[in-house]
Amino acid sequence: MTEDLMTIREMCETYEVTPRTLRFYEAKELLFPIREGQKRLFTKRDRARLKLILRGKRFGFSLEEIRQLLDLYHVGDQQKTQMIRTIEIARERLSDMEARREELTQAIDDLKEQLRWGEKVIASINNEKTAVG
Amino acid sequence: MTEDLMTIREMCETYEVTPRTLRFYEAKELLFPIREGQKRLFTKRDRARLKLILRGKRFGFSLEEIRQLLDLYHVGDQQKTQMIRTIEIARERLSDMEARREELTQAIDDLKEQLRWGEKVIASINNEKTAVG
DNA sequence: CGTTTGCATTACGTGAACGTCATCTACGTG
DNA sequence: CACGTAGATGACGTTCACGTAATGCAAACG
Repeated sequence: MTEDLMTIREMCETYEVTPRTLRFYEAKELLFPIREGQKRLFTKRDRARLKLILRGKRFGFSLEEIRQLLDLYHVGDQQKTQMIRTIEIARERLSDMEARREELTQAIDDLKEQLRWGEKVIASINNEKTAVG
Repeated sequence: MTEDLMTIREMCETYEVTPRTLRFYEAKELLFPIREGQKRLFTKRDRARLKLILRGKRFGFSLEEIRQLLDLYHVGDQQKTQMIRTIEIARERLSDMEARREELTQAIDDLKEQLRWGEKVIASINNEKTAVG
């Protein structure tokens, strides 16, 4: 079962990131590739984490925030009290994200209205042709 | 109708930003406060724009992206072709945002599932008490 | 009338998130 | 065995989004 390991280059092509980025994420303890000699080999777990990192970034989370979120996904080996704390954090994050989605929905509705208005204006320009000119 | 003008300090308190931030946004042409002598006075329009800026930031848009979005909201005086182009951009943005909301929904569902799993683990720990110890 | 208060400008500093460049090593290949 | 290729390791550079003085001006206040 060593076939689910990927080199840094394969990772880069698959996820459209640079080697620098992957090394940077490792330095920041977001990824934990194993080493074969000097070379990094990225596991399935690293790939799952990277996907979440990239997703988090698209939502404007900082890498530090993302790191905390990531910890929610490998919680299995923690102590109970630690886990309870982790779950509390997860609940907060969940609230954040739901609030965020609300806001995003609002923004989308606003933009849609703007669009309808813009289209109306264009339509009227088309109809009046050289009205003002 | 000069009462809808706000000083920089009033703006800062209302929107919880620093003076530096507001001047920075002006320098980047995101806001256009009028001048009374040297002093900035922020209009209703500036406040509307600032709200959108802060919202955009919460979604991880760069200030430059936000500036483009903002242009969609004061489109009234543009030429027709400009407007059509602007509306095209708006449509793209709208698609972006809807895709983003989809993704956010997915992330929320994932996190909810994680939470349920975590709670289950804790419950089982509670039941088994000193099972492993 | 001196001083505080509020705002201005100018300019250098900073943390995050990488980019880039130089140098080094290990490995396969003709 | 020379050589290209892939990856590693510093270390310095860069962009974005402001923070943080330092300095100046102008109205307001005791």
